[in-house]
Amino acid sequence: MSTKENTPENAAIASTETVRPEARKPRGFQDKRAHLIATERHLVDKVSEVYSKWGFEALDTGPFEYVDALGKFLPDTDRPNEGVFALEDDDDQWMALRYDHTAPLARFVAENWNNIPKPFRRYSAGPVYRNEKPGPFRFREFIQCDADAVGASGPAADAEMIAIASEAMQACGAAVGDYAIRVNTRQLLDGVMQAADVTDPNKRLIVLRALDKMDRLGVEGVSELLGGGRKDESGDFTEGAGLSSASIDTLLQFAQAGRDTRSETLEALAAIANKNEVGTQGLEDLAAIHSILNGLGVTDQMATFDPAIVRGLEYYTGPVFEAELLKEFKDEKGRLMRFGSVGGGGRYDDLIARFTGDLVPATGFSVGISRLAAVLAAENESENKADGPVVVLALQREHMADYCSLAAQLRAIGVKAEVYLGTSGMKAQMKYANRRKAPAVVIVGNQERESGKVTVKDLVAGAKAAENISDNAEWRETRPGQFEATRDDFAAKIKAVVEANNA
RNA sequence: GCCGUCUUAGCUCAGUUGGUUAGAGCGCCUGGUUGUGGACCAGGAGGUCCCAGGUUCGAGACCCGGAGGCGGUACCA
Repeated sequence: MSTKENTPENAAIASTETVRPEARKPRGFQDKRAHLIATERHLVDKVSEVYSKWGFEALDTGPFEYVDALGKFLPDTDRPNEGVFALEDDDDQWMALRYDHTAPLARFVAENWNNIPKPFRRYSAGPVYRNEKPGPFRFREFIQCDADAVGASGPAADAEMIAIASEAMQACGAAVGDYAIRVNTRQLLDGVMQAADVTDPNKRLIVLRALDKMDRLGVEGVSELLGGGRKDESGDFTEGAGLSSASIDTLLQFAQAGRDTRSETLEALAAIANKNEVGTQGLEDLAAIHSILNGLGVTDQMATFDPAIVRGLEYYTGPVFEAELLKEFKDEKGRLMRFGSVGGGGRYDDLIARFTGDLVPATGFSVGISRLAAVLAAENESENKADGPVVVLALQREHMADYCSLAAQLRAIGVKAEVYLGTSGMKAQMKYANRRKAPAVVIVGNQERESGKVTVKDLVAGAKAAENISDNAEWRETRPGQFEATRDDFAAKIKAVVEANNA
């Protein structure tokens, strides 16, 4: 309604000077409609099924944790929300929305140490929250499906997680070859940095961050970041690590040692990474993981070794892995878009120690459902499936009881159905049914009431039959897709139509 | 956070050196058809030109500040 019109009502509204809020969605959050919700649920179910099959039990903790339990984010100012959404409880304690499922798990395990079986294998699926800059398919609330094994040391536990990651990707609909699980270990990275004489902790961070960008920036960009620094295409400059060219060579050679098969990569790494104890340890771990993956039937197409994988810096302590979707998608404007990582994980052996002081080995993997779902849903949106409810037209309002009973008969045999509850005429009701993606409408007006029959219109068949009709008179007379039924068999006939559509 | 860029109808966008009443396509609503979703035809509704200040006789356009979107980059447990 325009408030510019000078009607008495509008004058009254204007005179109260109501401040109306702007209807707008908080940025980084999604309004999810039926199609997206269904896609997300489907993916969560599929991944959970995989985790459950491998012997992980379900666990749901609440969305909030006290900030000290979440990790390094402490409330030292009025707004301790660097990266997280935090608030102060009425007992003056700061709490924050979880940013992943691992920190709450660590808290749960530490809190219930005496009452849970060790190793503790659990999975969690639910929303997590990050207070950071959103991007396309990058949200501030998103669903993660996470599986972790706490109290499980040794390469077998890591290899299992990798196998599970691969299975989870397939459960999400990615065929072998459409995704890749890339594996590395912290020990190899530590070893090569030692070999390249990078000892300064600050420089080690810069080096790890630089290596992590191998896929995006390529050898040249990473080389700049290891050396003097890099200027990006917007003109912004990123400080480099300032390493010698010999050190840079060592690191680049290492980062490019990834091959198509795991055994080839192991060979390539053997010559580079055995310069010191920690590197040798990393090599042995990878070799052990390799042989267990073989035993699990995880092929080179499913999981490879990639020395350029880094992941969370002050978090992982051993093997790390990342799940990437290789398939390319087109966005709504037809632009080709790839989005890399849809999941990741690794070994974190000192997360629980924060609470208990005891080192507890743990390894886990997590899939980001929301990005996958948003893309899959966008991809399938064009599919015009008539998956809405059957609509019973309300042509004579004095017969609402009858219309409600017709709809009830449909629901009784498992067909989604509703009575039109608006106030518009038949034409508008037909449009409504069309928009609801109704497979059929039930028409009972004067004519049907006299004959005692029910008219059913199959909207899918009708639309198909109408494709070749351009003359409106013919369109109206033909009544494409319509048929008569009795009050006893109309429900069964509609059910048959719905089932034929879904087949 | 930093750099760049953009913001006009529900959507996609035009809008001349700064000059009358700001336009198009699509979508939406109504009618042609008081019992029919499509197509066609006719008509209609819909605007804080992102916000705020300034220059000017006059600003959608120019200047300053801000917000938001997009892209890059940094950070990312």
